[in-house]
This record gives sequence, C-alpha cells and structure tokens, in this order.
Amino acid sequence: MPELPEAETIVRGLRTAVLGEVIRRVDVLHQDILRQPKAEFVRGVKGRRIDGVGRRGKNVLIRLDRDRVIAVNLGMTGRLLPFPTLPRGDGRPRHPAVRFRFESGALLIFDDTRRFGTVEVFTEHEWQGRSASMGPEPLDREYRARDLFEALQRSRAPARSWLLDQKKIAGVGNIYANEALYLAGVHPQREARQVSHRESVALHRSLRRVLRDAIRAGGTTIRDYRNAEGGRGEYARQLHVYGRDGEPCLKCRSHICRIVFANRSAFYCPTCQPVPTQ
DNA sequence: AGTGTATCCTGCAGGC
DNA sequence: TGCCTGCAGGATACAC
Repeated sequence: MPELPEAETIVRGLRTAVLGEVIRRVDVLHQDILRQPKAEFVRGVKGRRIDGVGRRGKNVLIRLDRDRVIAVNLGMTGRLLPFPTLPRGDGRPRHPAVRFRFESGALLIFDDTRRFGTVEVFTEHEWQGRSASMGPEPLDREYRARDLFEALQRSRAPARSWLLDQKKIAGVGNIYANEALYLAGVHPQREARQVSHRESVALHRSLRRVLRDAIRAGGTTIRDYRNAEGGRGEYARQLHVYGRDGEPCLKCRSHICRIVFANRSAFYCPTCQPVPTQ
C-alpha cells in the first residue's frame, strides 16, 4: 500500500499532531508487528519526547529525545492515526497493533489490518546503518539521471523488479514503478541493463514527476490507504496504467495489458512500451 | 551475488 | 445467501 508519496503525506499530517508529545505508555496489541522483544521496544520509547517526524523511503521516522528513532514501515495496510482522546465507537480503528499514549492524553495508533507492517526502535547510529543499506531517495536534488543509468547497468533484473528493490532505490512500490515505466516508455520486463541512457533520462524524469504529483495529490487510495487525518489520497484519478488493464491507453488507445511476474501485477501499454527483444 | 518464488495476514469482489 | 477463488499498495527467507 503506502509507497513514498503516501508515507510523505502521512509524515506531513503527523508532524503537527504529535510533535512535542511525551510518550507516557505503550500498548502492544499485536506483537508480530515488532521486530524486537516487546520489553526492549517499550524501554526504548517510554518517557521520551517526540522531537521530529520524517521519512526514509516508505518508512515513517518518529525521532525521540535522548537518541532514539521509531521506524514505522506501513506494509500494505498500515495507518498512523493520531487522536486527541481514546477513540470509542465507530471512529475507532479496527485493527490497532500499537498504541502510543501521551502525557497530554492524546494518542497515536498504528493500525494494520494485514499486519505486514513493522514498528521498531533504533538508536540514531543503528538507524543510520539501516538507512545506509537502502538506495538513494529519488526526490533528492543530488539524485541524477546518470546515477539511475549507472545503477541500472549493473543489474539483469527486470526494470520493474529493479525499481521495487529498496536497496536499489528507496520508496518506489508497485503503483509508481508501473506508472513511471509507462511514462518513460519502458516495458516492465525490460532487463535493467538493457535500458538505454536516453531511456534512463526519461525514467528518471517520469519517476520524479509521478512521485511529486502523487505527493501533491496526497497519495493514492485504492482501498486501504488513509493519511494521518483518516482521509483518502486523490492520485488514483491520475493513474495511467495501474489497475487499468483492458482499458484504452491514454496516449494511443491500445488496450492496457496486465501480466504477473515476481508475484505482482504489472500494467503496461503494449504499443507505448514495446516488449523486450528477447 | 543476484533473482524469482512462496509466504506472512485479513478483507473484499466476483463467479456460481 | 453462501461458498470458493483470486487479488491487494510490502518485505523477506529460501532455493537455485
């Protein structure tokens, strides 16, 4: 579910809601969400103040005082929802996994239907180590088309698999990988190292454009994604290929195709994104 | 070393 | 109505 634009939208909404809050107590309702023993997690966060909210790839980072950072990976259905008081009745999250309760009485709830998400506390140093194993941020000013081209050259993976690999590039998921490939005219199964320099420039441009436009639209809600206010993202209306199999290509009216590889659906236009030449 | 596949989990839509 | 199958925005342990 949430990719870079969704995580970014959540971060922006969360910042105002939780900055300065002090964590008084933590309820772990689903321990499988944690990537460390519950006691260790609780010890790492309890009593600390939230000093910042940021993002790395698809991860939401909640920075605490005294050298701790909570990294939240939202998985497919994860939500981070702040509440002024413990929610009751209809507005209550249906699959709360971790509840942070603040000194002020307010709360932050990590809710995750499928529980593919993770919540983990690190020291800043530990987090830097984790972050270093991830690829560059595609929206960074310093991230150039040449970087993308050179990295693509080193891989035989299909272009879409390459884009989904967080170690290669951070924050790109299935929706935006397919969208960017379409706009660049690159077939999702093209071998990464076969992507030309010219195509790399187009892909670099389309990736950044798609991610930026999606942030501007508040992300893409297909079904589950909600921002920190519980609202939907509006980028679904701007999708060119994702989820549009059988519908006409917006450029050439060919039927959009859907194929499955690496256990994920890929969408492309057979005319605008020519099939890889064996 | 680098890639593809199966798997974790719940819910929903569509076919019969 | 109910049962079944397939599908879903992610990440990763494993086999090759």
